Amino acid sequence: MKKSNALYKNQGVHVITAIFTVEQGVTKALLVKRKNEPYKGDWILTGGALYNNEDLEEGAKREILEKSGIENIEIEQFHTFGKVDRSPVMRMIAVAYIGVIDCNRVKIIRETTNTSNADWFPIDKIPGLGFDHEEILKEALIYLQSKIVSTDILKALFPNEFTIPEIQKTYEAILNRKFDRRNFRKKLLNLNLIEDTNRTGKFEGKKPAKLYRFKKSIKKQNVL
Amino acid sequence: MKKSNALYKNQGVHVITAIFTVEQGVTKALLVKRKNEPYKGDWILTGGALYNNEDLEEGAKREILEKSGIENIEIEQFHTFGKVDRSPVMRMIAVAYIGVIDCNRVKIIRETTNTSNADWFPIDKIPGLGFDHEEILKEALIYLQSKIVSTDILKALFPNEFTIPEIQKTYEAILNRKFDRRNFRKKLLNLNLIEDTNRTGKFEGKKPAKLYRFKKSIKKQNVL
DNA sequence: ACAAAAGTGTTGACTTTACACCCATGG
DNA sequence: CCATGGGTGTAAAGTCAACACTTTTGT
Repeated sequence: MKKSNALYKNQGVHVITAIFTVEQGVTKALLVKRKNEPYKGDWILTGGALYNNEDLEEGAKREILEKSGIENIEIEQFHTFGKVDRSPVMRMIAVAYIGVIDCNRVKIIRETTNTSNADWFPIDKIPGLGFDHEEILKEALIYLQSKIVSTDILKALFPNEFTIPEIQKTYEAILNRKFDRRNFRKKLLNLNLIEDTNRTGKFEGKKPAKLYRFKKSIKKQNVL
Repeated sequence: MKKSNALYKNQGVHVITAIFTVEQGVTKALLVKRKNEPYKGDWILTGGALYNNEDLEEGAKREILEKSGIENIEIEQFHTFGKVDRSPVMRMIAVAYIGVIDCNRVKIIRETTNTSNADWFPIDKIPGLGFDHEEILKEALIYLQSKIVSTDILKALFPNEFTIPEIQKTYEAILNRKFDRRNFRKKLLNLNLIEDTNRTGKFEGKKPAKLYRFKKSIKKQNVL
């Protein structure tokens, strides 16, 4: 491959992460406000240009830290976006990740070198976003929805013990669907993601609720 | 973003496709042999560097055509690989796709400008591959396995009518698992991917078998 | 008529869904 | 002592796995 060939010159890689949280039954995404052109003043997802000396996931985490101050977040790659004109500056490919974090356990840095603000937005109240980040966020949510039923990605929201009525609110918020209290319990337990702790705690009700936790290891099952 | 910053300079994008076929109950992948350094003489998946004036999928299809002569193939992106040292030449990100095609319906071009050979390899007899293509191929197969139960990706192998015993062989080859003839029929019909044509044809048996076809549109179902 | 492969049916064990009912606690 | 949410139970419908049986054809 010839580095000088104009067909290949000046390509770059964005690493972008859609970070979700759920608070009081509302699913929210983290957005930051751009300080510079292009899209100056627009809200976008956390992300930026990949460095040559870092792997993709590493770069995505560095960008999260730089733009929001969030550390120690687990992320998962879900799609790569690469329309020719997705960035007006030069040809940029965007490798996109999702992450979940408890917004009450982290302190967001509002202003950084490149951003003038940062905040959590309910996913049904997302403003117009810069670049192709609206499309990325939309796909990210679909991916998140598929992951909460087969992985322990919600462990970020419930790192320790939780009650089933409590986590049901989170499932309902993310899937945008209500479940029968009694059947949800059976469904969730059947997914084999969580286990009983033989302890009880309290959520909303008066009666103490059983406490569960995410299992250490989750075995996946056959597709057919 | 400063184009001159050494942290970003000389990045590029590969578009790589793992192309699968199934022949006589054997799942095979298409490999091409490299003519030039690096990895000269090694087998790799079809792919190459993305051009600045083409979208990702477009580039992947162009590379397939250039390296194998295959046209009109449907492909689907499944993961992006980006380890710092995955290419010895310069920093390259690889956006990877899968595709399925009937090897009997296409004529593979054996030699091109950049390749000295091309062939179908049974997936349990893959030689050592150049770059990180072994990892890519392994993940591609897992993705393919998940797709054949929820999409019409096998339509490429059965564009028209087919019998259930016939397609069962294909499922068994890809999933590397045997199914009870009678239960497989029910499972497959329950996936709502195919429909009866009210016509019959012949496969291996003496008795004529019912012919099915993939449905025009496939509706996806709730995750929980 | 018989072998071979295709198609249909049955049974028992689970799941799922839509509910009714009981339980523990705070006020 | 009762309202409130939490936990358990049940019956009908549906699915799933392991089978036996019948059908259609070529020889």
